[in-house]
Amino acid sequence: MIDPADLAHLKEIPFFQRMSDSELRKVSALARARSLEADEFFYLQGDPAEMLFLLKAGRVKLIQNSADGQQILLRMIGPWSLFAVVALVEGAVYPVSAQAVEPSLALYWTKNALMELVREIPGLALNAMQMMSERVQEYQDRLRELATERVERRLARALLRLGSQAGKRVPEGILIDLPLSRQDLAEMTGTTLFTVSRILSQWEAQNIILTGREKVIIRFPHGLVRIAEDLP
Amino acid sequence: MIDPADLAHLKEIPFFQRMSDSELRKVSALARARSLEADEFFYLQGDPAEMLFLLKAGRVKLIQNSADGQQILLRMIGPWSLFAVVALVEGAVYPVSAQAVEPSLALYWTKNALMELVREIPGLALNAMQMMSERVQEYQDRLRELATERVERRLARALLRLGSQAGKRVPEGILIDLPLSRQDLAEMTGTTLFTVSRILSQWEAQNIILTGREKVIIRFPHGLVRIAEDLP
DNA sequence: CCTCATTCTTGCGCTGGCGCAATAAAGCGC
DNA sequence: GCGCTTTATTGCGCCAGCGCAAGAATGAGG
Repeated sequence: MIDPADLAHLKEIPFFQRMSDSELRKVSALARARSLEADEFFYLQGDPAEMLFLLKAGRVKLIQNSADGQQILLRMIGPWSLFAVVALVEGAVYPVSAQAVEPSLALYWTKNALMELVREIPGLALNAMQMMSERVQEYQDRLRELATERVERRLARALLRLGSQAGKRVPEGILIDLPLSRQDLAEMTGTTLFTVSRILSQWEAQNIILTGREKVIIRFPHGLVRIAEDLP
Repeated sequence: MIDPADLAHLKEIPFFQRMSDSELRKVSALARARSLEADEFFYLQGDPAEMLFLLKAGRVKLIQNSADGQQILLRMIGPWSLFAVVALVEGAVYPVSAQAVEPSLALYWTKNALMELVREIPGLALNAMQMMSERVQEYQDRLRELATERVERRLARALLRLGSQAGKRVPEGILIDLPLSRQDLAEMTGTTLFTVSRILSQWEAQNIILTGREKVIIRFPHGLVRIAEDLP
């Protein structure tokens, strides 16, 4: 189900680290593929966590909703990133929803396949643990940032992170290569689209960035770094 | 190193779930103990993560610091809770500091012991993953709360959580049984000690709680629930 | 090319919460 | 019991950021 060219990619992913070729073949034999149009969901928050996904192409938003309809954007997934690692846990439900923001293609493994893999590949559970532990640390950092820093800093950091994950060199600078509305940025940084719009306008006036409809181009990363690090 | 009476406790802990008696004996044979006075640290943020702890008695704060000295209080650990699960991950450093808030006694396993246990007890890595995945979910929830809810709600929720973790029935209501300053509450909810003090004073006037120096007693949990749930 | 929906901008008023400072209360050590 | 340190309270001024509303820009689809 995975074409051989993909195997090389698989080897780069932390989750599949330190696996023999025969183990990797086993992994790829059990994979299935699913493709989604923009705005469709791979899964919804609260669904039983029955599949682990590996994005091959496209972009996916991980969104968390509260009971009263508020939502935040926890993470943007790009190609060759794994998501829904929680599917490895017995009886879990997805804690977030995963929505394609552009046409996307993902490989996935079902719960049954995963249980088989975990049984036969001893290192897999440890690799998964490592991924989760990185996630825990990231969220701890973000909690501290959200609790102690102002919007400008958080927004600067968010743009820098997006730039390094989804940045694409264009003549004017680094384009964040995904449809990214002010509302999205607000939900990533814990503020409102109005505040995001105001701050971006200000940065545009200072020539740090260049904006458009659902588009941000970073002209001078240093400018953002200075704001993110709270330098003079 | 673990006295037999403790074995019963061990069996209740998710991390040691589904283990045979011989496996549990193995676990307890490799445990060591460490006791700390109030305010001492089990470990500091940034130290190589070389031990996994199980608190037997006392209370421990998990604190995260930023480069510029800001800090937040991520979690209060009580007896028979495991902390520093990150020690299971290759090459990790502690992402937080762990400070005893009262005289405390903990069992611990060194990196070597853990590697031996993981090798010999197949389910251990899966159990650890489960713990981490719960942690990830908790932090995702808290990120959303911090991003979208006001201080009052977050504070009410924090008190309710503390009440259920460390609550002790006293004549006047439920005492949160640990030294808990306004500053601590501020660091848990992402606000300032001034705001916490003002809100607690207000709640005290409404007879929802009863406060003292480093002390909170919940008189009418329902009052807090109403605030936490944002009801009329 | 025109329409229409969506996204973005910006002015305005407002307020939740911050931060300081002064004071009070509580507990600890001797 | 008396200082002294630590913790908590509260008044006051202030401002970062919110939220609405009106209008402008953008792009998609016929």
